Amino acid sequence: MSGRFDPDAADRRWQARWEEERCFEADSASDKPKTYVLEMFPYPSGRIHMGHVRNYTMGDVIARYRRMQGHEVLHPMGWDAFGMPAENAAMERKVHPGEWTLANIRAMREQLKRVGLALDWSRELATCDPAYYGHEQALFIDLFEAGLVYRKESEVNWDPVDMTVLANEQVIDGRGWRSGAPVERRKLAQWFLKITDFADELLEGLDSLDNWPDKVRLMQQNWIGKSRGLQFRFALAEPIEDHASVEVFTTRADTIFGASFVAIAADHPLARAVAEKDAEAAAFIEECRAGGTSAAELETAEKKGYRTELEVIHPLDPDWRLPVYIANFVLMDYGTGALFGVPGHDQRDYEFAHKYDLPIRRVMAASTDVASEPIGAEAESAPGVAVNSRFLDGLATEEAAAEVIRRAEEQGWGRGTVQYRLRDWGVSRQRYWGTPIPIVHCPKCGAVPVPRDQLPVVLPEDIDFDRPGNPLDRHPTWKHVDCPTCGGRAIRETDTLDTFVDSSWYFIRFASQPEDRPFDRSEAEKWLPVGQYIGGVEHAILHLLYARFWTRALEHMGEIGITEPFAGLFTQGMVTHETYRAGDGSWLSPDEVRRDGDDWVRIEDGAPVTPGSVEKMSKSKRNTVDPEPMLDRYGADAVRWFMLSDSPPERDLKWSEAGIEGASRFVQRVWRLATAGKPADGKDEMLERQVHRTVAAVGEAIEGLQFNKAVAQLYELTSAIERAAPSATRNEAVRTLVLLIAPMTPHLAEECWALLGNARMIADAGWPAFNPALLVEGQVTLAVQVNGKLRDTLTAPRGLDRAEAEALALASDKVQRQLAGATPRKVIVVPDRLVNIVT
RNA sequence: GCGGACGUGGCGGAACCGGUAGACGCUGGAGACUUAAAAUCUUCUGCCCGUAAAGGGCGUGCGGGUUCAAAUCCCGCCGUCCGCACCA
Repeated sequence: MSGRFDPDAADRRWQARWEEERCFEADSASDKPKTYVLEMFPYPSGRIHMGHVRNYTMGDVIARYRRMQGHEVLHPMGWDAFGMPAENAAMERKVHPGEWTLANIRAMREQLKRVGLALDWSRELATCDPAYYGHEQALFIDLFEAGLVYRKESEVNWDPVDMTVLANEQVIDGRGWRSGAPVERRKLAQWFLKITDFADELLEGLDSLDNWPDKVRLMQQNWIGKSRGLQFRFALAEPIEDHASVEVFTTRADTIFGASFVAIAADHPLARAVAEKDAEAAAFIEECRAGGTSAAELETAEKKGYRTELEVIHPLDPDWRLPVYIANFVLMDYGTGALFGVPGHDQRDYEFAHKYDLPIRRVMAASTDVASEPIGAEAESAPGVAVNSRFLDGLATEEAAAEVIRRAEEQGWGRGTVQYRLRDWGVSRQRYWGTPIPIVHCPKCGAVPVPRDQLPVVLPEDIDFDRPGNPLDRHPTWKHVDCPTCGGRAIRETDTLDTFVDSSWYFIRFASQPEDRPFDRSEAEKWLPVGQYIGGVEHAILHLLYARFWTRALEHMGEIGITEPFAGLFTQGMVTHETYRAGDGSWLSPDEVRRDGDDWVRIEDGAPVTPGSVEKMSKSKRNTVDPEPMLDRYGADAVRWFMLSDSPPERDLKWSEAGIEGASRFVQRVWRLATAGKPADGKDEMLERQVHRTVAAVGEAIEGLQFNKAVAQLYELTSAIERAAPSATRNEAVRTLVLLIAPMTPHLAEECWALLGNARMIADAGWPAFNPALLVEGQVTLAVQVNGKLRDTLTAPRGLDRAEAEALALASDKVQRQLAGATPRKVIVVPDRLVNIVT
């Protein structure tokens, strides 16, 4: 056997063999140490993209590496199969969302298999399968019965032309994506999960997640947003109807004497009460409803307020009155939906005060000496000492806040509280392609869960997408049912669950999938928590927080014995590619352009092309690279190798033709080494050391998910073997190299392994060991600096003491020339590394 | 607007905990092999001064600072990217 490595034949041969031998089916009864490696499961959009290939290759390297270390590995794959794109396809192409989704799954499964992933396909699942979502409905009922589910009104984006709810993604510049009509916010009764009950736990749990990136923990911490402060009621100077006061929350009780106004949310009950008698207020509130619900949109909107005729009394001064505004920047969802504004020390309040001509007082300063300085062009939010604040004067920010809270509690007008930015999780979606919420609304009995023996509540197949809106809601029969409790006529809930619910427990179902219940506790606990979870950083907050919540909720209900689902987390970067634009601004695919001198032109007609920036692969920018033709052309191993090379995995990876060519060359180089071996004797000590160093370094790199470093090490070893003269060591080195590349380029490794005379598959081989004694070199290179600048490097035996190193450095011609007779003032020696001579 | 990250040659990146900046790969140059091409191999490749060598200077987004020594630590800018609760 010789010549070129034939990836096509090798890919097929070994993929078939792994499948036949059920190599990667996880055995929960095994007594080996267990490892659960999981990548975020894909949405079946139609075809796999390079991002998937990168993600799954990384997980695969870990899975195969752990296997070689003797672990029993669970590495499953499934489909996050509910979601909007299937409904859009249904509308555009008149195809049933289910059919579309299942066809996509079939296509993507075949594509994924060609990557040669060590996956346990026997556990494959799709969330759109009633066999999955039926269990999800059972879990939802468990949560319901445990009091963790409730119903309340909440705002949605409403398209007044299509008469439908829009996702934030479907609101473009404040307009509906199809109708183009300005979007409004509208209230709807929806189901919520009490994630806020777990706010503290979820926050504290972050401390235990040592194998998560710090940035993700920090983002989650900020998202939960725990803050301590003062909650109190401002009494209304003249009460109206049932309102005698407004409750506010502040984290800056120390600035209470700097208050200039009180602002309430547009949908605050008091605002509504005002609007009943005040047509202008009603109009303002109406105006505030324009636009979408997304935070980015709300917070970048122009700050506007409406001054009501109400006034409140300052809690610490009965003669002090503050005006009450209805303001569009106050969120009903955070705190109490009302706040007091301190323009001197909060930038948003400052701008508001400027606009509405409200007083801007200084109640805090760097020191009491500057108490009379006016506030300048910006609010001063940094802590300092209280000034112009009566009994608080001179107290530091924190003490002043504590003092106000103390008095409030003593005098009974307020109390110290903890607030969270985190809001409860709204899970209702007014859409078809999702898990039906297993609830029946009965006019007599209220909201009644569907009895468990009637699960799953299956989506009806006969639906139409001719009109916008939820087909479940307008289905002629599906929603009309008898109440499970009283048997009277009732209405089935027609909202479906947020798809984040589907992905909040799939990792448990992978670990254990009995037919009659969501999972078997002891079976699941054999594998959980997931040892290494890998996915995009875009999931850093929502998905990961929801999955953590769900797991804790199950733990609270006594259904599982773990609190954190993912012990290790890694967030990988995106795959990017160049972009190009034609003269008319339309995007061109990189295949459609070529270089012409210093310019770019369209191949078809030579028209000039403007190269754009390197961006995330996306259909709209036409810069995607379809993995399948690459697998055809270069084989799975070259594609995998390229995905792991160059860029650190947490950063973006730029796809390039040159890069994949380079990867392909490496595959052939290893093949040549494996095929060219001849029996030889003799020891090559240098090479032996390098082999041991590489084994150590590659193992360490893989464990640290630094695949690019492992790749660089393997390149170096390959070059060293190529250069080395024939010897027994060299032959052994080739064997070791093949083992080391096995997790990354498994087909090549299997092929070489067989060629080297091994009967068993490399998939079942052990990871090579290294001798720590061989990692340390006897000689070191000493850097010699004069005044911090490198002047010479010297080879010296390891372990020289300071005096010897100094003497050696001073003996250098180059050093003497730099010193030019001057006497060193000081000499710094870092053993076995560096000598710095300071004059 | 709020929160989080990132910034090193022509390009992707490496550099342990403050100690030789540029490993490894790509691209490009020169050469070998070949009738030729591909493939492969050898070799050079941060910038500037120097014909070359020797040697020297500059250099990790920008401006300061700490230190014998800074890509790394501190302060202040600039730029890019990600998330923001109904995209998945």
